[in-house]
Formats: sequence, structure tokens, C-alpha cells
Amino acid sequence: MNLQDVAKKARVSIATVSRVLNNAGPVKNSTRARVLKIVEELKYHPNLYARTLAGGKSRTLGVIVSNLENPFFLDIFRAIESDAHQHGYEVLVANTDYCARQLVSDVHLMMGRRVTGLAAIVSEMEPALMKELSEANLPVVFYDVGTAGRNISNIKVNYPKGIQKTVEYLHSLGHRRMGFVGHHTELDPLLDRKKSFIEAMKRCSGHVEYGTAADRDGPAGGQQATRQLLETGLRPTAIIAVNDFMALGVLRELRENNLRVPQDVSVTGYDNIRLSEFAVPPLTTVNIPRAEIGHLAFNALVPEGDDVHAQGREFRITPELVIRESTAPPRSST
Amino acid sequence: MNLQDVAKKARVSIATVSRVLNNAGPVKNSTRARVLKIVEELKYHPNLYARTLAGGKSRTLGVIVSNLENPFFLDIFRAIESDAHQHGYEVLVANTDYCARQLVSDVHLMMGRRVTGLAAIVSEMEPALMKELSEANLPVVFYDVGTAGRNISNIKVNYPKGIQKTVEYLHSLGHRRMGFVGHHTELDPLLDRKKSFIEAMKRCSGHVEYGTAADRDGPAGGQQATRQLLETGLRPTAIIAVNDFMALGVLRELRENNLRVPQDVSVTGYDNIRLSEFAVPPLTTVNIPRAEIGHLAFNALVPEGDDVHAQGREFRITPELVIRESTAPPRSST
DNA sequence: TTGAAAGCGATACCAC
DNA sequence: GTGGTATCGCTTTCAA
Repeated sequence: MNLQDVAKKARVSIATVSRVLNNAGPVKNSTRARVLKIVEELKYHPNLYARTLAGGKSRTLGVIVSNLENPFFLDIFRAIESDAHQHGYEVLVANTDYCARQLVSDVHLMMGRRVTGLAAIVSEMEPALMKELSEANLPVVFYDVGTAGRNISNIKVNYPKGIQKTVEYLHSLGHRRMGFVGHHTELDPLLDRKKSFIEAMKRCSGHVEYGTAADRDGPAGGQQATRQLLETGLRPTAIIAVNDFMALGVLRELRENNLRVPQDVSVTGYDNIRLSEFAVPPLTTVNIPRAEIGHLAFNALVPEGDDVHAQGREFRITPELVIRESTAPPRSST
Repeated sequence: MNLQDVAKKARVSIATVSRVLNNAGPVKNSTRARVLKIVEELKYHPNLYARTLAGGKSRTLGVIVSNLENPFFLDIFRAIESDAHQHGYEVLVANTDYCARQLVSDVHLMMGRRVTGLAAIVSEMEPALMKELSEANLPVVFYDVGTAGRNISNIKVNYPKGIQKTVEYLHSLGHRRMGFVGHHTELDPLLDRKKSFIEAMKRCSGHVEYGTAADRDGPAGGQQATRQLLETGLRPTAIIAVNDFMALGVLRELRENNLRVPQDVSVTGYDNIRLSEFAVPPLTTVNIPRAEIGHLAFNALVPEGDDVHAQGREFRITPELVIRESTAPPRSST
């Protein structure tokens, strides 16, 4: 079923049908009506492949994220998708599982799809890919990795600042033994988070001890990492998780060890995902405005977006501490 | 940048380049190597629109779900996506937010994309759409709605059975006042769940009371619905949530009312999403094998899949009760 | 206001 | 083994 079929049945040329379907060019009202009726009857749907091939523009955005299962990424994706649909764009998603090789292959797939713009919300990167993208003729926006350039926008959250605020807050409550739970510490951005923690600890006045552990992203990983942390013998009075999703697992492992939160151990997350409010107890965390990031990303890719001058720019976001019930002064100082 | 460019630079015809790129037909090794080198140099990526238009087959699957934010749907989507990638297929996702109108428009979009197969993992439906799809020449698989047919496969979970098991279990523990928390009760499948609850309650021997409430899908909705339930004056000793995602909110509202789980109130979910284990306390729930459903869906769409005879079939899944820590006998009988 | 025809960038068949 | 070319379904001039 194609334009031809519709044209024949409507006794017009395919050019006319095309005009009707695209509201382009002048068409007599009666003709338009007739065509539309046939389209309806035949349940004709245009072939977007042919359309894109002929038209040149795909009106498709590519979004690549590290872990779609983590609500943090899902939220950003959904924000982009929502903006996109509102502006008549489609969105292709891909998941890398924090694997740079996967990222490269995903990017190439998207380029094959001739995406109009590419958002890479990822923590992993490949220098060669960075170079290729910077030379490509395609609006790109990164979150967490890369640097801004001609066609490349960049959104970065000041993670160290958030971690610092968290550590200072816990220290001010009286915590002197803290643990850090992370994941994928072989990746620069995640390694930086861990380093920020260590530096913040070192800047603390007085005697402080700390330990770190890592496992995969997610509640199960958070639980596993916490187990490691507890086994070291360091008896942390506070545990800082690199994100809320992992913090969920921290909470569970603590509970299984009959450690109460926050009475025995304080816990903090990062991201402020919706779920963090539904944790038990509700998580003290650091807010990252995911919807805003999604909008920024969209505007950076689509010039028609609200902000015309968004392309090739660098955005910095300063996160804010959100204090809820998972933190408190330590029970007894030892 | 296209085949032509590569062909010119490699001093061969576009036909040869095409053969190299597709590993189709015979090509001299030296020629192949040369072409491949040029492709690399030029960073050429084939235009998938042209490819699909010419080749006829898109190797793209469409997946439509009701609420991607609910891990239940996300898990199914990821299972399908994983199978798809392994077989060289791509996947397009769309979200309906339980809105039938949105479903219709999503389906049409996918048809425009000439998807090779369509999976509709949704609770809403439009009779006209059902008809259109059943007449279409496209493998389709439904979850939760619709009926099997020539080109339509169907995956159904025996929800009533799971609800019945849950109610019977709670009743056997001694619960006599129970509440049901659902969402979108205007949609048949969801209404059926509620009805199943009511019927199961009525089948219980002895005097039982019950109430139901509904709000939107998700923790916030679960919390809100629970609030309604508590305000009715029915003091339920057990609350059955239509899914785990909402149960998370039930847990929270109970906690805010200083009601302990399971001592004061037992809570059950449905789906057995990963998160249900990380709830506090870990949720008693009903397992639905999401990965298996994803595989079934994929095989129903792609004949090359493991199961050749999967198309047009009907699959029924019987869910199993998973008892964890959110359920216990009621404290005191009143 | 409408139609004819030239691409868009691949695939695949048929010669050579 | 390789090259020429019809074809896929649509958009978009250019004439009529």
C-alpha cells in the first residue's frame, strides 16, 4: 500500500496526495477531502523510510544512556522524549550498560538512522569516538562526559560539590567513620565521585576514618558493596551511596545486619529519584533536576526549541542537598 | 556521504561496495579489503532508511507499553530488546500512559516505521484498532488485552488466580478486613483484577469486610489510594495492591500512619519486580515471569526465533505466590 | 490547482 | 567477480 494506490483510487496524482498529507502547497478543498477519505478507507500510513530518504530530514533524535533500569536515566530519557514528541520528533533509545564498546556501536547505529541529534547520557567514553563525533556534522549533547565544542553541547553536574555538601553535613552531625558505595570506578566520572568523597573526608577537621566499596549499579550492587564495607571491620556510622538506586540496596543490607537507619547508621543517596522518597526511611539525598536536564538536552539538539542559542554550549548544574530521614547524629562516639 | 562516494574512492561500483558491506555474493579478497579500508577512512555508515526502503524489511520491532516507569513494563521491554539485538533487530518504544487514544496513534506511527512486528504490552484497547490490526499483514503480540488470531498472538497471565491465591493465603492467616488498591479501573483488565478481588473475598467463609480504592499507577498513587482506604473507616488488617509499584506507596502511607507492616497491617503486591525485594519489609507478592514474557513476545514476532510455531498462538501464564515478610497473621481479631 | 519526473541511497537481479 | 540498472515510496521542483 503506497501513495500510488491512494492516488489511483482518488483519481489524482501522487504529488497531490503528498501535498494533502503534508499540508504543503495548494490543494482544492474538494480534492483534499476526497483524498483524505480514501486515505482513511485504505488505512494508509506513509512509509517513513521513503519519506525520510526523500525529504532528507529524519526528525528522529537518538538517546543513549548507561543504564535504563536506573530511574535517573529513565527520567532524563522521558523528559527528552516528551519534548521531542511535542515538537514532532521521534526518539530512539539505546542502553550501554556502562560499556564503551557498546556506546561506540550504538552511536554508529544512530548515525545510520540519520538522527537529527544525539544525546549521550553516559559515564563511559572512547577518545576515538569523541573525536569522530566532534568532526561529525551533527548536533550532540553529552551528560557527564566529553567537552563542549562547535557542534557539541555539554551538561555537567557539579558532583564533587554535592558530595562535599553531604560529607560536611554528616561530619557536622558528628560522624567520624564513613563509607562510600560506588560502581564502575574504572570510569572517569565515577572515579571522580569516589575521589571527591576521599578528598572531602581528608578536608574534615579532626580524626576521621573511611572506606570505599564498589559493585554494579543498582540495589543488588548497593547491597553487595555494603556487605564488603561492613566486612572490612570499619564500622561506619554513615554510608554515602553514589546514587539513590544503589542506596536502596545499602538500606537493605543494613537492615539484614540489624543495623537501624538512621539510629545506628546514616545513609545518603544521590539524584533524588522519585523512589528515594519511598525508601524506608526516606533518603537524604542530593537533588539532580532530571527533567531540566532533559529539556536542556533537547534544546541543545533542536534549534527550534525554546532556547535558540543552546547549541555548542556548556551547562553546569549545582546540585542541592535534600535532607530527609535517613540521616541523624551517630548514636555513640567510639 | 553515500555508497557512491565510497565506490568512487575505491574505484569499484556501488554494487560491489554493497556486497562487501552485506557479506553477500562473491568478492575478491583484495577488493574487499580495499573497500573496507575506504569505508573506515571515510567513516561511512550506511543509511538505514535507504537500506530498508530498498530491501523491503526493516528489521525493526515496535514495542508499546502502558507505563515505562513501572519496572514491570521496563523489564519486559528490556527482555524483548535484548532478544532483538541478538538477532540483529532494532526496537522502537512508545509509552501510552494507559491512554487508548495514545495507543492508536503509537500503533500508526509504528506502522509508518514499517515495523516487522508489533508488541503491545498494554491494558487499554480500542475495538477499531483491534480490528485494524487483525486485518493487517503484520505479526502482532498482545499482553493483557485482545484475542489471538491469524497474525495475532496473545500472552495472558491468569491474574484472577494470583489474586485468589493471595486472598486465600491472607484469609488463612486470619485476616477478615482487607483492602484492595488499584488503578485505572475504567480499563477492562484492571477492572477484572478488582472484580477478582471482590469475588475472592465473597468466596471466603465466615464474615469478611472489604474496601477498594484506586489512584494512578505508581508509588504516589498507591500512597494516595491507601489514604482513601484508611479514611473510609474500614480498618483493614491487610491491603492487596494490584502491583508492586503501587505497593511501595501503600507501605509508605501505612508507615506515616504509624501502622507497622506486617504486625498491624499485611501488604501484598503483584509482579515480583526486583524492587519488591528491597521494599521494607520485603514484599509478599505474586511472581510474573517478565523475562519469559519478553521472550515469548519476541518469538511470536520473529519466526527465526527459537519457537517457529509461535505465531498466532495463545499463551497462558499461571502466576505463583511469593511469600516474604510483608504478611503475617493479624495482631488481634476484632 | 494539478501532474510529470528527477532524485534520495540502498538492494538485488542480470549480464558480462 | 564485477558492473549496470530497475526498484523501493516518497518529496519536491518545474510546467502546464
